[in-house]
Amino acid sequence: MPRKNNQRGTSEQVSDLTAGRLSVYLRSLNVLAAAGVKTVSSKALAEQFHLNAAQIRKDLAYFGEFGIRGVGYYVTELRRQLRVILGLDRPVRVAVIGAGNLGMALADYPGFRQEGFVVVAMFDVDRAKVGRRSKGGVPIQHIDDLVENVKREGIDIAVIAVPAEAAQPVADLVVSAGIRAVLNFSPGSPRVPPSVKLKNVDLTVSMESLSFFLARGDDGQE
Amino acid sequence: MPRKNNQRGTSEQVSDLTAGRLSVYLRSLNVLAAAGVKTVSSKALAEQFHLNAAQIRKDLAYFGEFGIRGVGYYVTELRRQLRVILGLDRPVRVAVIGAGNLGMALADYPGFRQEGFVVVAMFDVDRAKVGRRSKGGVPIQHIDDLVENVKREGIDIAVIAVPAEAAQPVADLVVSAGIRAVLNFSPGSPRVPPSVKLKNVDLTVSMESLSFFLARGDDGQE
DNA sequence: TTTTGTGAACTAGTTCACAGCT
DNA sequence: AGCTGTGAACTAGTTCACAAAA
Repeated sequence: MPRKNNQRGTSEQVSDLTAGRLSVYLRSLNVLAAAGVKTVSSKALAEQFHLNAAQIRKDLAYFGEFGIRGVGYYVTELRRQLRVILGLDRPVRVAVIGAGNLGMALADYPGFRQEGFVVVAMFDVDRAKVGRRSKGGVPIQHIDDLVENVKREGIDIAVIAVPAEAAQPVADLVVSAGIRAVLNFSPGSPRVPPSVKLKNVDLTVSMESLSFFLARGDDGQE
Repeated sequence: MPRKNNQRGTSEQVSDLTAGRLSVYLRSLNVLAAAGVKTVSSKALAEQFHLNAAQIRKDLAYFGEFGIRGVGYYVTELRRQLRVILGLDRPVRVAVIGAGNLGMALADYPGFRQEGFVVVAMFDVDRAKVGRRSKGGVPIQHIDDLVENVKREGIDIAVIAVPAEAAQPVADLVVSAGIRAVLNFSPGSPRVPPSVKLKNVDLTVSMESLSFFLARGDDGQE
């Protein structure tokens, strides 16, 4: 069973798009596994979930040869493999920075808990909030205690949900605490060193894109 | 002042990426305008906000000739133009479907109000919630009243924040109400007709992408 | 001189199409 | 026969580099 090796000494660059699709494939496989499906071909997977068969095969082939020619992929086996590839074979520990409406909602978001993410703590500047908990029970700590907490709790990912002007200092703080992956909901993109993976979710940009397409009268479909 | 005309009879296809960047440019111009800056070159804009100068020019040139050679762009004038292009020269009316934690947070999200979006109403299946309001005062209505309300209130954009299994029926309902732009926060992508513009914000995919990069030990930077 | 607007060159990402394995 | 894994072809998106305008 040949496992693909990197040609360059440095680790192979996998695009963000591919990473996102792996997550989509895993979700699709969860559905199939729950339905008791044993094997699935890239074509069947593509048709059922509106993906492209060749792309599924290419994305997966990047990490090894998981399929069987003439058969397809074993659903539970591929699912297990994808969970390892995505780092979901152990709990991923998350902190949410900013205990406002959005931060609270994110801390309790059921979709996170589902695939093995654990929101360990929230942080805020407002001392009146410190000691309280989200509805779901996530405790709020003071941002001054972030660095210490991150180390003690072994936080993997920081979710930033603070006002725009606080985003850069918070990002700096989070980076200084040794966090290497950040999901940012504040508008704009804070600067982080290249060793830190940053993903921005910009709600204003999303809404304005929609408004743009309405204004144009263009056809939709992402 | 030549205004670029479309070469094909059908309206020119502008990519989603371009649409998103226009929104980013507008935000940058807002900052410059607030700072009292009168003119800005694509190079200066690019350097200050970490964009690419040629791309800014290309994106803008798509809609007309807004710049002056040797000078750059007039900040307030370009800002005004961008607001028109993005359809922000009149209020954009928004409904949020799903009055859970996330829906409530989105309804009150200050970033929306800022650039001219007005969240008019929320909708939920839970009759216990109907008649109540978000902290910010957005009233919750029953989902059965959605179609009628959308027409009466002139809703432009629907934001879907419902559990995964409800996403498709809600999308169908919203489409049947005549809405042409949807921002979907539910996992997976509901099917909508090609005349409807759909944007998905998939929090699970975002988190799993980050987890993937952590698991790989790759370098980050989006 | 400065900076736009834009064709040309380049880079990234997707889809096709088929050899080869089961 | 069926389906994977993958090079080749294609499509989309970005950046370069420069002629033309102010």
